[in-house]
Amino acid sequence: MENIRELFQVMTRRFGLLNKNCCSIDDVDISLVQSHILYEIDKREHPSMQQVAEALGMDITTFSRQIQNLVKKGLVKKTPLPEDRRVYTLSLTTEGKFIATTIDREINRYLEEVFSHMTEFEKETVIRSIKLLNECMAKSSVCCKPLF
Amino acid sequence: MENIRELFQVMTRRFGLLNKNCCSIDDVDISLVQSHILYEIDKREHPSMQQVAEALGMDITTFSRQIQNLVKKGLVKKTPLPEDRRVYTLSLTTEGKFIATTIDREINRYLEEVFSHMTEFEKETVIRSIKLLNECMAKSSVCCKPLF
DNA sequence: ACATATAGTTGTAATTTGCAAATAAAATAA
DNA sequence: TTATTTTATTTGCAAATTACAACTATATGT
Repeated sequence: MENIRELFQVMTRRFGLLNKNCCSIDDVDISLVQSHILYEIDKREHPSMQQVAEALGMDITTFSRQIQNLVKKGLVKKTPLPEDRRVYTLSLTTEGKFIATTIDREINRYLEEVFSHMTEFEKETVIRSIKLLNECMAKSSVCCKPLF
Repeated sequence: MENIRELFQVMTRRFGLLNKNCCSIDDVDISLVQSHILYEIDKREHPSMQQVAEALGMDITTFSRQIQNLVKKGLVKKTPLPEDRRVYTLSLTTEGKFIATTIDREINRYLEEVFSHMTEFEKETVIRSIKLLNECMAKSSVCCKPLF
């Protein structure tokens, strides 16, 4: 039996690199964390700071500062919630949405390239496998709580 | 069809977190990058600085300093290569080997926990899928060159 | 011997990180 | 209603991480 961790280590590192490489759009520089933040805000509808920070397993203070950067860059908008003015609601600006979409397209294009080396059946199998894996990781009690 | 990037994003993030959580052994604190470095040195036999830095897609200067830290912690040994004295050969000390092994066991234990939510057949399928995926990523021309 | 290339290190300055403490707005208790 | 506690977010600060440019030291080619 092959070393299972090895497989994960390699895959994870590769995808991390991929993400990193795909993060300079136009003349806007986006760090890896920032791209994760954009992705997460884009996916949810008007999440709070806490929610996103927790989803990413980030310290809230670090997150706060990253959001400040993204706001300064004009990619994220922070709107105070009327019902509870302690809470800020996050959303992407038009520019932010554009960046997020571009990154997404970039990564998906790469993934398609990778899948092009497989048969349609293999591709389906791999995708179903990862889906299953995610579900089982979510079930797990040991670790990785902060996600979903 | 589900969003493929989403699947990868979640999985990668989870595994990254897992790695991060598993990095405090005894009273030695190991950062995520450092654990990757230990892993890579352990896997290869007496690699050079360049080789490991490249495998991890790290800037060589950053890597150099990380190695200095690991040497200071007594986890890594740097041996000049007799044939070419510009080159340093990296290896783990006994302590370093112990730490690397402990992290490895920790992560494998978690992975086993995750797989315990699957049938044996599903497990086999998932592992084969990830293996295939890695192979196809390696074939790809677009991105992720620095690895293997 | 001289120029050039390679492996690794340091100077330095910017960025990122997270703990502790502060602010500010609910929610709850009295 | 006021006082107390809890919750969401922000700052102070000091340490760790990063990467570019410049440097040292060794090896290779002419």
